[in-house]
Amino acid sequence: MINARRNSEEGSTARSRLSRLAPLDADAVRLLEEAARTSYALRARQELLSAGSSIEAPLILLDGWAARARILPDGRRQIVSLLVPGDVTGVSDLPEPLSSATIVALTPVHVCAAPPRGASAALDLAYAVSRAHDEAFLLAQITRLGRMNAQERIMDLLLELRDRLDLAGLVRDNSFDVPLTQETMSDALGLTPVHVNRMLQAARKAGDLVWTGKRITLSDPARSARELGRVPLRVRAG
Amino acid sequence: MINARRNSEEGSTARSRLSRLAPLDADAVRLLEEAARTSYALRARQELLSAGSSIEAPLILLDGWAARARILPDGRRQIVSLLVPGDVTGVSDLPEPLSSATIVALTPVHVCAAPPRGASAALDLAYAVSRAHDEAFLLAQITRLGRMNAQERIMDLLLELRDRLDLAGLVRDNSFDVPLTQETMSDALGLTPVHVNRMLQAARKAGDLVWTGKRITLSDPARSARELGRVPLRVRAG
DNA sequence: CGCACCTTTGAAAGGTTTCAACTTCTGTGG
DNA sequence: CCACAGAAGTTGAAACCTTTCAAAGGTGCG
Repeated sequence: MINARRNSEEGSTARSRLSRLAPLDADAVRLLEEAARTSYALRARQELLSAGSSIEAPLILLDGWAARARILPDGRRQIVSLLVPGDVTGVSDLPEPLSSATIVALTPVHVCAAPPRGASAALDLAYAVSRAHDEAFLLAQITRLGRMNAQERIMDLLLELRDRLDLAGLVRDNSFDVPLTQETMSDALGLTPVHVNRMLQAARKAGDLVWTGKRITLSDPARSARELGRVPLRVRAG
Repeated sequence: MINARRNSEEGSTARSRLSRLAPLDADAVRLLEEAARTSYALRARQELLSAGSSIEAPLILLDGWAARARILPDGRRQIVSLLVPGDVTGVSDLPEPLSSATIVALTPVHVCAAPPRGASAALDLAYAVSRAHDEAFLLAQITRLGRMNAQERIMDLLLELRDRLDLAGLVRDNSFDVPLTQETMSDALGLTPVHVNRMLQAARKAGDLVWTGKRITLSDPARSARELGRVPLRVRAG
C-alpha cells in the first residue's frame, strides 16, 4: 500500500503552487524536494486520513485529487473541500491534532509528509497563506451551498477550481483537467448526481463550458465570475 | 461609537470559555482581564469588521452575539458562522491578514482586542484549540447546508449552539438564550424565513423544543443528537 | 467481450420558495 | 399606563427547483 518513490518530477507542482503563495528560498525548495523523495502512492477511493484519527504530520498532495468529506450515519456524504495537486492539508498549531474529516483519494494520488513548521521561514509563510486560502474556500463553499442554486453552484465551484489550479500552473487557455465524476461533484455541491447532470447539460447548451473526457474549458470565466459576484482572493495586505 | 468600559464582570464569560478549551494559568487570566478592561460596545447591526479589511488584532466577544457573513451582489446573505459570548475570532499566523467575511453584531455586544499571541503559552494553546473548533464548526455548517433538510438543519444548529454555550457556562437544564430572529436563522441555515418559521412550528409540535422569548429549551438533546449522528467534538488526542 | 462504472433520460413526487397579507410582539413617547 | 410604530412572527396558495426511482445508453479496461 505504501510505495516509496524516487521520482524527482513529483514535487514540481507543489513547489510551483507554494512558491506562488509565498516566495520560496533555496532552503525551502531543498526541504520540499527532500520531503517529496519519500512520497507514497494511493489508489482512488483509499483514505489518506480518517475522521477522528490523529494527524501525524501535514500532508502535501503531490499529484492527483482528493476530497475532505463527512459522512452522515445514513450514508449521505458531503465533501467539504477538494484537494488539488500541490495542496497542503493538516497544518495545525495544536499538539496531537485530530482530523475533523476523512480525506479520500478521488484519483490515484502521490502524497508526502510536509516539512515540519519551524524549519524554514519562507515555508512557514507559505503554509500560513495556504491555511488562509483554505479557510476562504470553506467560506465560499458555505455560501455556495447556502445561497446559490444548482447552476450557480456548479459554475462557482469550477471557477474556484480554475483559480486554484492556476496557482499550480495547471491551466492553459481556460481549460484544465477535472477528474471528477458527476457523483463526486454532487457530493461537493449538495445536489443529486441526476441534477448535476441536467444542470451541466444546460450549461453546455448555454455555451458556458465544454467538458470532454476529464478536461473542462470555460468559455468566458471573467464574465461568469462577474455574474456570480466573485472577487479575487486576497488574504493579506500589501 | 467606541466606549471604553471598566466593568470587571465583562471578561468572565470569555475566561470561563477559554479555560475550558485549555487550562489557564494566573498569567493568562491576568492578560485576559487587562484586555477586557479596554473593551468597547457596539449596537446590533453594527459591523465589527468588514470583508476585505485588515485584521488589526484578534477579537474577543465578551458579551452578545455576532455573525460572520458573506453578501452576494444581489443582496442574498449567508451567515458562515455565529459568534457567541466568549468566542475569539481573527487569530491568524499571517502578517497583515485580511478578513474574508464581514462580522456584524446581532445583538448589542462588548468586544475587546485579544492578548497577542506569544504572550502566554496557556493562552496560545487556548487560541489553537479555539481555531480548531472554529474549523470544525465550518465543516459542520457545510454538512448542514449540503446534506440536511430544513428540520435537520435547525436542530443540528441548535445542538451545536447548546454545546458551544455550554463551554461558556451559559446552559442550564438544556435551556439557553438564543437572541436570533427567524430571519437571522434563515441566513445561517440557507433557508427562507418563512420556511424556518414553519419548521420551527413543526419541531415545537413534535415536542422537540420550547422557544419562548429568547430562551430555548431542548426536550431531549441527547436523543436529537443521536438521530442526527452528532458526535462529541474532539480536536486533539489525550 | 463482458463487467463495472459513469452518464443520460423520463415522469412523478416532494421540499422549499415566493408573494402577499395578517397577527403578535416590543419598545418608546405621550 | 396606554397608544402607536416598527419589527418579528404566522398563514395560505401557487410556483418552482430539486429529488426520487427506474431504466437505458456509453465508455474503459482486464
